[in-house]
Amino acid sequence: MCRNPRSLFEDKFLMYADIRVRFAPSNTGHLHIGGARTALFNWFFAKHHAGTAILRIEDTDRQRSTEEYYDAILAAFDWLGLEWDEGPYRQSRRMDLYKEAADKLLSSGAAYRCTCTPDEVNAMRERARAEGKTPKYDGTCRDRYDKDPNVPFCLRLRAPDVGKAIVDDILTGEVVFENSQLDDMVIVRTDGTPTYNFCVAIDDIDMKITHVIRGNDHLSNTPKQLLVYQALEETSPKFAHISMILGSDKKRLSKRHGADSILDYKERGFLPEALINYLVRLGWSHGDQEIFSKEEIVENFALENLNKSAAVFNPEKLLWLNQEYIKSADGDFLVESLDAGLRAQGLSPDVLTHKSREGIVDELRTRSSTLTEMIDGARFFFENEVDFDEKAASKFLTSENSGLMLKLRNELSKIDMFSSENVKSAFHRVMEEEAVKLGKLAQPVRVAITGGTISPGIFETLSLLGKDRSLHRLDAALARVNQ
RNA sequence: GGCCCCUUCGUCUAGCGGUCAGGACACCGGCCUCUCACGCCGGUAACAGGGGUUCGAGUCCCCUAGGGGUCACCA
Repeated sequence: MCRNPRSLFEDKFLMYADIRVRFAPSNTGHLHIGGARTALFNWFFAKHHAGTAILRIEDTDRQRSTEEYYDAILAAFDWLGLEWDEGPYRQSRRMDLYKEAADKLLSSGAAYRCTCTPDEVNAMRERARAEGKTPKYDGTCRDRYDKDPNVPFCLRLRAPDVGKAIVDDILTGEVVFENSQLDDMVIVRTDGTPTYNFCVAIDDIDMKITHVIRGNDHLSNTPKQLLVYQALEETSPKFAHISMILGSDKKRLSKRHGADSILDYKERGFLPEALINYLVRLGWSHGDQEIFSKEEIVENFALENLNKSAAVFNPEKLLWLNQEYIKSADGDFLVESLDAGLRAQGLSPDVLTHKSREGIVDELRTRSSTLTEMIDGARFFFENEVDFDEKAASKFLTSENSGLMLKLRNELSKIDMFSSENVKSAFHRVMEEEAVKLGKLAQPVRVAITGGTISPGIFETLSLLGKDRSLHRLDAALARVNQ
């Protein structure tokens, strides 16, 4: 098919003009990995097209919705650094809108009052199932005009018995559903509250949503919502049903697979930029590029590049990405994180200068895949007494090594400027005198200074710890040997 | 079970009829080295299966299998 460039341009212009998308979680739980990814896709799609990103909280389930989760969801977005252009809207505050729409549908005849009890409806479904038919409401109340107004009723939307409902999905293409499979869905419950599939459609119409980007699990809901659009004579938005995230067992991601809440990742020392990068790359790609700044994602994001198949959540790769971000993170940010982490553990960052702490995070950034790891790795600098790893201590803090250590201690004590260069020179003087290799000297010293066998380079470590604290620790270790 | 969606290395993916099927994580070697990391170099590893269409198929069509989703007066 040959089209001229102009019409192509107009097409595209029409499609992407005044883009409005929404992310619509319910506040019945924390913002989790899957939800966050959906939110991200919506947000980046909007930003890429200079459109509007809307946050809407679906809190029509009065039983399960809580204010705590509402706050937690906002806090999660706050941490991620995602700002919404509109909202948060709350469905619980928009009841008049749904009522109005329901009345309209009732008076147009698209909806009807149903006085069947839930038990009766269940019985219908059982019967249909037993007969091998699609379990659904049988339409008993569709044409019952002699209703007793005192009998409680709910509102149902009349679904066509024949024909097809076609969902035109940006990712999947046309998905065809037989109308005969569709139920006369309840749009207003007996207690007068509107239902999910109804509110969603009404809100999307009211908010002039142009693109609905949501999880694949909503694909089968879509024909139901389409019915609401039809009944109201509204045009439907475009849909993009994105793949889901699976756990390593290929099952739906859940609490079993580790931290589920976004805020948990904050607690575990992840950087929001890394999480965003990882989540967006899960199902989306741009050539071979792995690391994207937010700006780069905005620039390159396109729904067309989304993968249709489900993706398995891979914690190792997230860890790797997080370390990449830590490696290139701003030094002041890392020092602040370190300080906060130390204080949380009852340690005082101020025993070392800000400059020293800068040096410490620089040494640790290539050794930490999370901020938590970085803080753990820095602990020994700030503790007053070295916490010895017994195995390391008994191997290296021996009388055999004490002579070497004492010699080094004395060399170190002569240094004025306790720079890593000068510390290195001291080491070399001892090594030459005693004719030993660096490894022979460095490991005992490392254990004496850090309590264990793992740390940044020994010269840097000593220099960063400072002369007084270093000599003190060496003395303490020597005392321990001589015990 | 009905309906719907999906299927390239273990994992995330590139690929948009002609590629030695590329990259990344993980893994395994090597180099660097005071430990641990970082870094650098190299390696193992995939088109679910079967039919078509085509000169030619990972790419298009059909079937099978497997995985997932959904079938509420929950969202």
